Amino acid sequence: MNALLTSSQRQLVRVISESGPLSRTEMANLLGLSKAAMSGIARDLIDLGVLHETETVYGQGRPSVRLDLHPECAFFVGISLLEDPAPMILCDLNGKIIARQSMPLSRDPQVIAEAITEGLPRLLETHPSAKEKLSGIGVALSGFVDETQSNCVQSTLLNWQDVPLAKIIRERTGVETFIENDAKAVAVSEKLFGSAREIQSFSVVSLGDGIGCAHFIDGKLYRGNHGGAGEIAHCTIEPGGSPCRCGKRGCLDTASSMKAIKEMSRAEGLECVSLSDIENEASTGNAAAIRILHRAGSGLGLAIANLIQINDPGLILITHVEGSFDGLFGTVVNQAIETNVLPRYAGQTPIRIKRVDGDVWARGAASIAAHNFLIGPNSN
Amino acid sequence: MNALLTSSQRQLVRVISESGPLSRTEMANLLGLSKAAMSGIARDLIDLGVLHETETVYGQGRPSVRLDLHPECAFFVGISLLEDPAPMILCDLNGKIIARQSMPLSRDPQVIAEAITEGLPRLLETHPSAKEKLSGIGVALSGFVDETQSNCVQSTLLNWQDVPLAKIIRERTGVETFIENDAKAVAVSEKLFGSAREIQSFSVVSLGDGIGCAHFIDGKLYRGNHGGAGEIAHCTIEPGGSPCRCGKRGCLDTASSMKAIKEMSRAEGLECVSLSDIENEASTGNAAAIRILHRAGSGLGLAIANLIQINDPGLILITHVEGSFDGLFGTVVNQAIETNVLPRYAGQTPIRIKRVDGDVWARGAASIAAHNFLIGPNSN
DNA sequence: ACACTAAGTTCAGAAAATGAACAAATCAAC
DNA sequence: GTTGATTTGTTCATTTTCTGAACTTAGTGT
Repeated sequence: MNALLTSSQRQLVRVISESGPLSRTEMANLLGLSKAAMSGIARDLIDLGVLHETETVYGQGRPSVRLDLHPECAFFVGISLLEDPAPMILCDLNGKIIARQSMPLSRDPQVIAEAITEGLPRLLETHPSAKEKLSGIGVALSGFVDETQSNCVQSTLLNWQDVPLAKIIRERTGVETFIENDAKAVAVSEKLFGSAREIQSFSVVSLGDGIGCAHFIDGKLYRGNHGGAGEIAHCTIEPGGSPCRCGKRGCLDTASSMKAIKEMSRAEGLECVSLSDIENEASTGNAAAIRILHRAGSGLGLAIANLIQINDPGLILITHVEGSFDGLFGTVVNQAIETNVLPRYAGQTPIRIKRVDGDVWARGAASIAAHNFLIGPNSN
Repeated sequence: MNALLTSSQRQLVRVISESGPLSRTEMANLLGLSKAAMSGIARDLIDLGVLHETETVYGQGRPSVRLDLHPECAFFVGISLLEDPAPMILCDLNGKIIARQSMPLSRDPQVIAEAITEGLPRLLETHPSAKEKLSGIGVALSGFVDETQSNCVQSTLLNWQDVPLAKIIRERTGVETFIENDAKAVAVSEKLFGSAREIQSFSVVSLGDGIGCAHFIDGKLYRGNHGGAGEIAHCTIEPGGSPCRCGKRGCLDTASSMKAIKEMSRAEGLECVSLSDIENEASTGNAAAIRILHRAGSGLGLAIANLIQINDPGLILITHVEGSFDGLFGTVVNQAIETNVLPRYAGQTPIRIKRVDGDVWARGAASIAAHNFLIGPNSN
């Protein structure tokens, strides 16, 4: 079905997905087409069930009718291979999660494909038209993925090397499948479903056990030459600092990831199991807790400041699963950003904090499928 | 003339400018067009004098004829406002410099426009058809330029704030004019004329009195949200280090720019006027010289390593005007890059060093004009 | 009720691309 | 040398896609 869309139709779909509902005339102007051409394209897409008319906007002259993507014109499945059991969700074109379940995690691609195939029917029966309108499966994993979003070039976590996971799943399930790095998937979901829809260039920093990062540049996910763009976790932030499992020293990961923060607290003898615990300790004046949060916060802030200096993004979106950014940690991060960007820049780059739930990765995965459906692999 | 090219014609011109001479069939495949369509487009461009046939390649079957851009189908003027007197060059579509002269530098845009208007005729009379085929003027300056490449948003060096320089020059001379930040202009000239032609994503680090940097991402110059992408000079590289004229501390600029290196040597009582002098001192065992080069080199290396981690470019091109990269400085830079990138990355990102002459900035400026001629502002 | 305004449609015609047949230029081989 | 295989590049009728201009539609303002 996707392949049936013409180049102009896809462009239109893309514009609406970025800007939200638009009138035909607005769309014509945005795409640089005539009203006549627009009329036909819109009619075809409405007939196909991709678009539908929404509100009518009254002004001077004939009122305009806004067109929007029909949320239920396509459904996507997203699977996160970052947790065990692996979450598996079904969502629509708006990123709304319709059903949720899980499957056992495995390191064997065949077993994964099998588990997905088994789980699919149960997921799809939650919505009457999901089965026939299932348009893709997306898989998020920790590791490097090639530019076709089909092969996992390398994953330490899964112990993979050149695994054509997407192809295996595609063949087993018969559904179009794409895989992507976890942080990049989150960035895509923020662009497609989230708070960065209308922003052309932005970076997402996802803070969890590890630290992930991905860039959208000029409206496109930038994957980097080896798929490694955004590997901010292994930027040297404390020259000569503690050794990192990657083999070098002073990586951001050793100072600012949740895992590092917890390890540092344990080493200091603090009985903390979450960021909130440490924040609490710090607020009561515990010197070790304060020191740890300071170190972690200023490290992350410096890394983000470097990112801003290097790429001048239109937005930094920090997503975090645990704790909050209202405490010492968040304050230090913000301070460190401010003191390390060119003073004239300071405050010029919006920093948005977003607490995300356990569905981030699965939703991110689904967004990869949705992105390929909406915009396609070759972004002409 | 530029505006007369259709979208397909421009795409074709772009592909040839990236890949060099190609046969019609190859071009058809690259653009995803039929041979029939290609035939017509090529004929039109040959008639327009933009393309011409070059070598014939023999294989099996009918030999193919390669088409290339006609170097003398368009001429460009490039002016660098980074030096006094300001160099002014005339070059063709290959970036070959045909004539060279200079004009007095001024901070008054009107005076600059006047000086250009005065200088133009002399520059153009050096080539019979330059005058009629002059297709644009490019100006390189130190500062921030808006996305239309028309207004200088801010320049400390020239003490400007929102100066519509391109418009002023355009109106005075009647020639299409674009301005650009110095480092970004160099990146464009490397993409268009230089050693990064076929590379889609790369970064140029230009080492001179200051340190500039610019990124090409997916075949396009990435300017950043405020035109500030690549402001690597003010990345914090030595947290809590020496104060920088920008207002913060420990900027790369304070440790690794030629200006900083020279200042440090002066402070250490070394009688050095150039990088080579300091390298010489270092090679005879002078501890201060060695210390300075180490500091500068490891700073630059760390910054580049961060850039690699963040953006994973396909190439880092370091351009330098002075000295050489064969000595201690270059060695330290390379070492610092290696030790600060993810070990699995090490050596994966090609680092190319290029010594450039005094024409870099003016040639870069001309390339901005050429880029707008070839690819156009709206890169559809 | 009347003009006025702007959205969206229709339709003939222009522009751009395609597919299939064909002409052209070479190599390979007998 | 002539013949066949092979691949480039052209031609042309046809299809697809877009445009411009006229027109219809659905409101607002007076």
